[in-house]
Amino acid sequence: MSQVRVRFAPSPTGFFHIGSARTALFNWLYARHTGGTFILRIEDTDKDRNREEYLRLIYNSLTWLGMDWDEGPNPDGNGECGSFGPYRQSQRADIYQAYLQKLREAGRAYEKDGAIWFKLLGERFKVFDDHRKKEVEKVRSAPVIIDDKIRGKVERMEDEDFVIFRSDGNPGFHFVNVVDDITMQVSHIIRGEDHLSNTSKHVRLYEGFGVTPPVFAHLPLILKSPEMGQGKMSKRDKGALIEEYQQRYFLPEALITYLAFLGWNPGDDREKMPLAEIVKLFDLPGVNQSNAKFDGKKLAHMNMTYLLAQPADRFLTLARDYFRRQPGGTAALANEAYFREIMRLAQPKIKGIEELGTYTAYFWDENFPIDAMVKEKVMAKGDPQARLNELLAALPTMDFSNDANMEAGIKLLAEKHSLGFGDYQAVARLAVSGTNAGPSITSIFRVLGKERVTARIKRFLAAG
RNA sequence: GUCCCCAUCGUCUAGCCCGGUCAGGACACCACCCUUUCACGGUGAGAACCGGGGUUCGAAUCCCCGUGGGGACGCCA
Repeated sequence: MSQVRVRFAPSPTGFFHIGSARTALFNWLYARHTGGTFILRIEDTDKDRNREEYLRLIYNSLTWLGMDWDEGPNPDGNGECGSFGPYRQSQRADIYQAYLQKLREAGRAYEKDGAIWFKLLGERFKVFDDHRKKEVEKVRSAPVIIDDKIRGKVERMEDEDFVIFRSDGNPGFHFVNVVDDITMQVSHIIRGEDHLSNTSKHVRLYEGFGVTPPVFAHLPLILKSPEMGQGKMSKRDKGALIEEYQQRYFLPEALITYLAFLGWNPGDDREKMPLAEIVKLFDLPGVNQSNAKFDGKKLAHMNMTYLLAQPADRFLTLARDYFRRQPGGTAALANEAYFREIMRLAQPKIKGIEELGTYTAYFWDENFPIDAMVKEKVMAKGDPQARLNELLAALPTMDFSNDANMEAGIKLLAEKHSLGFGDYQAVARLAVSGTNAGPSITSIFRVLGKERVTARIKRFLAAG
């Protein structure tokens, strides 16, 4: 059995976003790669900002993305599993008290302004802090040397005493983080680079407890794309929320792959591979050191390639789920055989499940809209009315039973009038679907059936 | 401002550790091909080693300094 124990420790104070998901993923990948344990710990010490719905969102998002945890609260929120709990910091008060006691006994804790502070060892000096606009006391000592698995050696020799218990009686982040990592026997701390400057404080705390710190690995951050502006990605940025992708019916494996390859690669040209392969190849030294800008277009492309590759059955399952939740979507699901037929036509064409509604609307609705721009374009060329009338006249004798016969029928008509297939295609498409994008016209005809095609063309002609 | 991290096409990146290749791939963009529309796909084009010093026969690769970007600087996590 492996010794590797990693944790993902979100706080339920806001929506679950892409940066958190990536941190979770890299921890999960490392656990699975090493055969170690992946722990989910809830850092809910900030009572004012914690919300139960955000907690559920964490469980849901991780589950949706396929990241299962070995220890932590159960995904349904009832109970927990693992023998190092509780896994919610709000339930670990007695543990924190015990560890506070250790610090007190070691003379490393003191009170000030109603809070309890951790006392650093070393030479104290005062300096004016331009950021806080006040004089602060710093402590200089032998440098903390962090041997970061991603960044190499990182040194720091100055820090300030910091709060470990707030004046409201609740323990602070640095303290609980370290105490939990000690008591849960976390072996590797894999987290965002925004925590790198906290790490020296954490190491001091480990030293204060007389415990050897775990291995650190600080991940590069996900930054805004150039269009979004500067800085690291925040929940407010477009495309930042995991929930959004779920709602837009992205394939979780596409998102996972995109995220995995943002900051990591197997060292060759591959940009996509099965998750099992990523698990096999993933390792900390392979993670990049530089921040990466988020590219929604590349993610969308990834999603499309996965969608294209789905077996028909899976696509059908996803599509059904999509229509079930669409307003008026039940109409699409009324006839199973018809639905399957249309999904088969749509799968190779669309870029995402979310396009399904508009892409197939005219199949379920006789009152489909006519795209004015397309109409203007199509009606300007040749004599489209004449083509439709010729089609109308030939329709009764055409064979709608399969694509080949359907196509042959239209071609025959075109030949008769010394015209091409294309002369009928565009206008027929406009008349029966109202647009210029879609499956082949022969498939549309066949699936719609003779009656509806006839009726739609007549109606289109009548409407002018 | 102080401390810390980082630096290859617009973007994600390979190459860097162990100096020697036309600096390779992908997304996006453009052109062409395929074609029954729209997509997919195919081919091609444009597009990068941040700057300056050093070390070396030779530097994207090693070292230093600039510059740029990012992060941290809360009784938030």
